Amino acid sequence: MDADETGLRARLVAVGVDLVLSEGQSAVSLREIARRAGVSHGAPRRYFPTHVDLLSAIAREGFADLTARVEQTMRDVGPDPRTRLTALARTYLDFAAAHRGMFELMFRHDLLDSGRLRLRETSLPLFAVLADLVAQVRRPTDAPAAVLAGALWANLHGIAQLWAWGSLPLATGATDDDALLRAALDAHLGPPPT
Amino acid sequence: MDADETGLRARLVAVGVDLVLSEGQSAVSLREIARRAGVSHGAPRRYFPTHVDLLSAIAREGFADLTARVEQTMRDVGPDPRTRLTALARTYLDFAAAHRGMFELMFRHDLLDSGRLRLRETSLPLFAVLADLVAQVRRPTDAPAAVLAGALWANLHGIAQLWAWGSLPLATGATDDDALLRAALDAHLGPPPT
DNA sequence: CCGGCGAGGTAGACACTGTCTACGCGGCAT
DNA sequence: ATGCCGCGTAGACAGTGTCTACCTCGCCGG
Repeated sequence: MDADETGLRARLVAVGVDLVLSEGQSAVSLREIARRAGVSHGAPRRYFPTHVDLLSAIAREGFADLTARVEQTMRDVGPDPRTRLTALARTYLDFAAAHRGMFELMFRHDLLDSGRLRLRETSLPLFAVLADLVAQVRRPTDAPAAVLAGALWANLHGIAQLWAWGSLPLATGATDDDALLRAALDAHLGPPPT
Repeated sequence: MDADETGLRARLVAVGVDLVLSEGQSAVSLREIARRAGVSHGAPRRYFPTHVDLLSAIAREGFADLTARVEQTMRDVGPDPRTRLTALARTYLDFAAAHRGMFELMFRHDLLDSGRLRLRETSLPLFAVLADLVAQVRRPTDAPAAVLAGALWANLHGIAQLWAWGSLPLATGATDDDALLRAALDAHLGPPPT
């Protein structure tokens, strides 16, 4: 009745999450997961017919984690929408930086079965939170709320991506990405209230 | 004395470029390239000690191609900086959409040897063009030019990325990404002139 | 002229991967 | 007790990147 006495399926996913967090996306092979879970290399096949299915399940865990963190942030921060948006953005970037391997996996559409596992739907609640906040701070002359939110999300995502790539600080000369984050928020939402 | 009578090194890169364009990033294996180049699987090793070196050379070709396209666009479009920026952005997104496999490869930092092959430096001229134009349209209250350019680039990159991922249209309800592109440009550069 | 020598390509081995298949074991129901 | 079936094992296969030994030219010094 130990904690690891759970089903093999859940254990495989858990091991995979640990692996992608510690060793990066390329280390998450079927056989390595099976090895660390203490089963033979063919065992995962019962629950995940193909490698993609297992990776997708791991990525789902990543989205769930990110969503939980964002919700926690939303609980901790005050009511001002602009402040909440800033906190959300920072949480997003922090997650990308702290769990780089997982973040990579989550958006590797070539590795994921985004269709059958409804992976995109898993990320929708997250977008809904963003869209809701954006709608609250939107100015009349701005683009429609959905578009504005999409553009802002793309900006956050691009910052995370390029920052991970290592080229942004080199190009902008900035040592941190906080300036970029503030610039992006100011651009899409207007100047901060101070 | 045919055109393919060039050195093997260049031929391998050319074959690799064709392969990544037609079959996607995951199809670009050392052995497949060697096969299509008509040499044994060990031959590439003379010129590219490891797979990463070959992939990096292919990605460099991609950056060169993108740079050439942007420069061509800059030659074709009028002198107004805002117009030029819009054209640049569209060229960037068009490239990402039309050469998805190559675009993916170009920013897969885990597959590339960005250090030794000076891959990042290859992309710097591109950023310089962007930064130069941004500096021309920057308003006094905006972030420093380098930061503003970085934020805009990140936004373009994020749009390309998320659009390729397939989640953006689903979230925003937009069938094309042109609305996102316009929103991003307006956000960072202010409302369009007219 | 000729012998070596080195650049450049071949071919086989190795460890590793994902997938497929046949097999076995153990508990449960009939 | 017996058959069955869920669940895991184990071996095979093709494919991969890397390493290493070899081979085959053309060229160059003596």
